Amino acid sequence: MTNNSSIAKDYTCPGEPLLRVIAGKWKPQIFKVAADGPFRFSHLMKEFPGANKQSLSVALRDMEEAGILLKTTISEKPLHIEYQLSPKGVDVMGVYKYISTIQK
Amino acid sequence: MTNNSSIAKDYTCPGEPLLRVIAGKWKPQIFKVAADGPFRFSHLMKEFPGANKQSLSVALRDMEEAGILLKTTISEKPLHIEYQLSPKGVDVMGVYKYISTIQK
DNA sequence: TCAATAAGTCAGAAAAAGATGACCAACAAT
DNA sequence: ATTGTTGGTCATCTTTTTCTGACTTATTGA
Repeated sequence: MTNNSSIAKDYTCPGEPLLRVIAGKWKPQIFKVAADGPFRFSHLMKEFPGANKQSLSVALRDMEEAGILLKTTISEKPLHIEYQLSPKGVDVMGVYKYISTIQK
Repeated sequence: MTNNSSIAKDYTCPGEPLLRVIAGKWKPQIFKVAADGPFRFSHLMKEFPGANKQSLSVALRDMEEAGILLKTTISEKPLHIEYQLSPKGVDVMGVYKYISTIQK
């Protein structure tokens, strides 16, 4: 007997929260920008005319909270804020690369 | 000059559609069931009491349309329908494995 | 004939995600 | 003092996703 009523099988997926973050709208695009190096909020606005501030702002916060992006205030003039991939973000890049290799 | 106004950078992510399918609700859980072998609709209903028919039905259709799951009508009695991972589905399993290795 | 099982669909409601336009605070330049 | 830039937030609306409960169709067993 492989089933016991007191032992339930675990169907949780440890990667699911991160997966949902990186699959959200504008996330892969932002990721691609980040892969080229540090960038600013205003740069995203220029690159993605179809996106609105709110959505980009929320996307950046999600990614920062997931530990994928690092946010830094640059004290040089003009004072500005820079986002860049964290080491974890570099790992996540592998997910995009991997999934892109799967045939249609 | 690295920028030319007539050449826009491409920020599309080829894996995005598939990524959105496998990140959807109940998808990782269904995937985990599928990884154990062929299964039926009614089995999912028993395993996931928190899910509703509609959501599971839509999830199965999405995954079938994405080429991740194969649907087969089994002519044995009682007549029933079986879902199982396709070869592409096995590839997708690598995405879940990969993302699960990334530290919090 | 009546009830049960298997695998759903359908209309509608609720919740979550995304979009819009107005607004704001810090700082710099005129 | 006013204007421009950078990097947002806020309230509100729309769209998409998910959930709920009732209903359906085919087959089978009593």
